[in-house]
Parts: sequence; structure tokens; C-alpha cells
Amino acid sequence: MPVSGATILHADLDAFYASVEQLLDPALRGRPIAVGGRPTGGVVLAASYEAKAFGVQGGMPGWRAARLCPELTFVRGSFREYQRLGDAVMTVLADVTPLVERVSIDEAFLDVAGSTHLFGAPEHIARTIRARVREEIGLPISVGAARTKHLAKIASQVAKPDGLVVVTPGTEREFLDPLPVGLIWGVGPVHQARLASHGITTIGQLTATPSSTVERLVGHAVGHKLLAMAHDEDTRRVVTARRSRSVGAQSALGRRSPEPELLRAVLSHLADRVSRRLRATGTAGRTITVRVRFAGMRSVTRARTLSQPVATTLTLTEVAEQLATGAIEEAGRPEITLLGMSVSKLDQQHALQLELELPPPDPWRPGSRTGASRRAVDGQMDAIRERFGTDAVGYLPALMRRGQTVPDEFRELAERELDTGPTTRAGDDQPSERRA
DNA sequence: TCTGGGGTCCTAGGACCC
DNA sequence: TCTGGGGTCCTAGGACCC
Repeated sequence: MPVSGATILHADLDAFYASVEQLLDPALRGRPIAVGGRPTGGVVLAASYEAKAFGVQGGMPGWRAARLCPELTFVRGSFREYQRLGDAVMTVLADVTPLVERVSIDEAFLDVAGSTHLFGAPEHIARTIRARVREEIGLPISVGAARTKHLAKIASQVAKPDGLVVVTPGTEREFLDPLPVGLIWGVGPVHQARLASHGITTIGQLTATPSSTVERLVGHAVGHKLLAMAHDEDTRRVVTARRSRSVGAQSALGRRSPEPELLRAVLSHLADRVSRRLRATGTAGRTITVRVRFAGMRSVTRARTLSQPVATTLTLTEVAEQLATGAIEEAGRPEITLLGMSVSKLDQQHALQLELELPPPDPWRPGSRTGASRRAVDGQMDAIRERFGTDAVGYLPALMRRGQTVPDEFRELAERELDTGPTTRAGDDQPSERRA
């Protein structure tokens, strides 16, 4: 039985966006580059390893990156290429096993327990993957192999850049103990600082700490999960399809006065994006959440749960507008820098049957319509886009466009598929006591 | 001269029901 | 005369991940 081998792989492309840019433009190879952002502002989405050597990181404001690395080259993202090449890598992975769990555009778990008789030991499979991605696609990819997802993920992080780390069963403790707690999935800067305040900086120290202490520091659930990970008790399996629990969209605006026209324009646009994705999968949701960020980075959320699932652009817009207006009034009408909305408590029934005659929040508004005519509007939009393309019609007036900081291609890239397929797991056809 | 956009999960308090 | 306990749902905020 190959069940005790290091049969879970985690494959993670190195500095993905930046590596693609260096692949596409040889003049950028070997140089510190940032994808996204500007020397004066914006946000760096990804940094090449040459840039990381200066301390430049993804998520960092552009002006700070430029200060850290004066010779940094800023490049605009080639988002369509990221999608294409990311998909190509996943195709290589799928040649090894059908049990591939894509976590993001550039990262996936594989369960190769059933593939060893065809392709050899996990370590050999990992080498093959790395060689093929390098030769056929031209990108560096790191791979970790271990008994569990958590350990495989840590191994791939340790392997970076462009490496392979196999955690041989039986050597887990000596591998984990000296590593920093920040490598544990779910330990971010805040928890790391709290643990450090009690002298806990390595995974080994964490395992030696009483659970009551850990839970006091980071909370009950997080503490429990964290200790399970530190003790190498990860039982998660590789899942090939997973349903989303929410669908959302947001947009940074720069500093803007919260005029009703602006709110209406932005929220219509966001509702259109969300509604389109809900419709595409026959989903609707009962809870609508709005986020408003004010100048100074303080942000608030307001939510409302309806008795019926909704999905139409108009209904989402109206509810979101009420929530946002309320939150802004409560705050004393300061300038706003971001608006976002999300729909949750999703219902998998076909959205067409829902939202039958939901009373409009404001029956006196001229734009109010019955459920049927709300759906008809969305259907017409879909038809036009089908024929003439996504940009042929939309809710994005010039009023809002001047705040746009990120190209639409990036938004599309960030959207996760709302997978409706059955959830498949590695090992479903095997005895369930395969793992403790 | 200040920070994107897509998500997940947890916590704590309150409302409400039995 | 003021008193129980459990369960569920909702809301708002926060930490975290890619």
C-alpha cells in the first residue's frame, strides 16, 4: 500500500506574474521588476526575485517599493497571459493525476497516491513536473511533497525559489520544529506577534506550549487549528471542486465625496459584475453585504439578509445603495475611498425561479420593477454581451472611471469560478480510516 | 502624500424561540 | 415576586490567504 508515502504534492509557481513578464520580455530577465503599481503610487502585485532581494513585496505601495529599490522597473500586467500560462501549467499537472486541487491561478495540490505505479515515486513525479513546466512553458515552479497538504505546502515554501523539498515520512518533526510559526497556514502578522510576545517563534516551541496558553493568545478555534497543524495532524484531503460561499466585487475610488450619484454609479457597476456571475451559474443569494472604506483606511460593513434569494442587478443595486447610504450617514458623511459588495447565503436553485415578486425596497422609485422585468433587463444585457462583447453595454459611467485603479483583466483574473460540479475528493473510494 | 481585488473562517453580542 | 438554558439566526468586525 503506498498510503504512507509523501504522496501529496504542492506545486507553486515562483513570483508568477513577474516570472511571466521576464519570460515574455528577455530584457527584463535578471532585473528587479514590479508588476503593477507606479513609482508614485498604486500597489505592487508581484515582485521578481531580484526585486525581493531589496525587500520589495507584493501588496506594497509603489512609492515604497521605488524607495527600497531605485532601479526597480515597473511593468504593466499582462493579465491575459497570466491566465493562459497558469492554465497551461495546470494541464501539465493534470497529466499526472486527476486529483488536482487548484488553489489559485499559480498554485495547486496534487494527490499522487494512485499515480505511483504509472509514474514512479512522488519525488520522481515532482521532478518531472518541474522539468516539464520549465521546458514546455518556460517558468520556474517549486514543489513540496509530504504526507499532508499542510506539510506539502510548507515544503514548497521552503523549496523556493525553483526547488523541490520532500518530507520523508518519519522525518516530519525534525523538518517542522526549527521552522518559524509564520509558515503555518493561518498564522499571519498579528498572530505571529502575539505568539512572539510569549517567546514562541518556532513550530517546535509552539508544540511545547500548553494548548490553553495558545488559545488564550490567538483565540479558541484558531489556537486549536494551529496546534493541530503544528503537531502534524492535518486531515484535509485534496478536493477537485468546491462551491463558493459568496460572490463579491469592490472598487477603490481615490478620495471622493459620497454623493448619491457616485454611489449609484459605482454600486450599479459592482452589482452588474456580481449579478452576471451569479446568473452564469444559476445562483442567487439572500445576504447582501456592503463595505465602505473611508479616508484614513477605516472601513465598515453593513449587511441585510432577505427572506428570498436575489440575483438581479437592480435589486442588488437598490439594497446596496440603502446599506451604503446608511453607513455613510452614520459616519458623518466623510470622504470615501472604496465601495464593495458581496452576496452570500447562496442558493443553488436556478435563479430564474427566484426573486418572483420581491417587494422593491423603495416602491416609489421610478426604477423599481417587478421581479420578472428585473430579470428581463439582465437577460437583455446578457444577450447584447453575447453578441458584441462584455464592454458593449454596462453601468460604468465616466463619473466612476476616473477612480479606476486596476484594469478589468485583473478583476477577471481574480474571480474564482463558482464551481457547481460535484465535490470529488482523493480517497473517496478508499477506506476512510486511511488517515487518522 | 497612504494601500488592489477576490475570497474564507472565527468571534461576540443580540434577537428570538421553545 | 425576576428567572433557566439551549439552539439558531443575524450583524459587524477582524485575521488571514492568494
